[in-house]
Amino acid sequence: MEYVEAKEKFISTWGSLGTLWGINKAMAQIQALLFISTKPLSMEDIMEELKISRGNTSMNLRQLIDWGIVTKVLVSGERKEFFTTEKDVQELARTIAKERSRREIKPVIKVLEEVSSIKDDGTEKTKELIKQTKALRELTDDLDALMNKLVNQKQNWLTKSVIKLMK
Amino acid sequence: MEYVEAKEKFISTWGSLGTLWGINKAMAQIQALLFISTKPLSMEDIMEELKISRGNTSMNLRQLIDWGIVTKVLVSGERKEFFTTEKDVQELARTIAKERSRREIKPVIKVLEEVSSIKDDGTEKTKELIKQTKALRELTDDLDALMNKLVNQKQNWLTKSVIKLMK
DNA sequence: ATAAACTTTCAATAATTATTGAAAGTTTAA
DNA sequence: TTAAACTTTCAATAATTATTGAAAGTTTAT
Repeated sequence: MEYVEAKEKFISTWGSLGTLWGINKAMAQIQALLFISTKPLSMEDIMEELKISRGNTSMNLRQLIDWGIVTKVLVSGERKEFFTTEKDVQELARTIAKERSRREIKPVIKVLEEVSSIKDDGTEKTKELIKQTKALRELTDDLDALMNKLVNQKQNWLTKSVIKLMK
Repeated sequence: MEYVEAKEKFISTWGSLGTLWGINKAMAQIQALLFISTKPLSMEDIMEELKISRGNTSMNLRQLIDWGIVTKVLVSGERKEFFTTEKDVQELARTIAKERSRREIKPVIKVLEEVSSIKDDGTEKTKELIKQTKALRELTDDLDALMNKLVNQKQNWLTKSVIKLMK
């Protein structure tokens, strides 16, 4: 496999994987492109490489910046903006995990709390609703805590965690 | 909040959360409905409660069965099929984690392996592609291993894991 | 103040994904 | 074997989501 084929394969796989971490295809592809680029890219560069429109590029870049995954960089002598992504995979994973917790998991926990704390009217179905949503809330809470725990340990958090859990 | 409102809120929240664990809305809603039901439900019951068509119900139930989350149950004296879902949240989480690993994470690891093992032609961009996809492969591998580790400990895996990681 | 260089916005459109419903298929009972 | 009871399939359609492109907006240089 040659460079160009490998690059395209990586970008498209990472793009379709976007859903796994909750973002759209173009967003994931832009991030992938920046991730393997040796230098910051302009909007023009990105449009050309991925064959997507200016509007699409602009919107998705802004979202990536909003997620804290991409940053603008100033290239001296150049008027247009250039962009780069976090290059350290562990830092990247940390950022994504935190954002997903904030955007998706926390709101769900809130709903589960509301639902699980309705008045028990003594009927079987109400008891079941309360019991099951409470269990789900506890699980979600624990998973979220675990994820944040993992992700907040700086340096080699993954390796360390794996070792701890092996014992 | 009354029972009916709470139930609807739970089903719709869980439904829209479907994307987080990679399944569609109807599938997630059917699972949610079964999860808080005190007894197995028939296709008719599900169609009526969720106001979805027979075809949709049939297809999504099959998918849930395929995921190993829902099972058919025989109700004596009844000709039609009834369905129930895994009621234990920890077991449910275990099943989902395993399926996602198998369906999504493993195939991505494979692609990352292929891409990261292309021939190093000495150019900077090739070196960067290899380096970054290798790092991503290691991270993905580790996360997958960690997840499987967590999920394979029977009884109270989550609590135990949280405790271990706190140390 | 003007204009060139660049970015953002957003209504229109395209692409994708989910849903319907009716016909075909299957199982069971008599 | 027939027919009723039930489930599955799948082409058509609806709903949702992503993308375009051109007009409007912004910034910078002169």
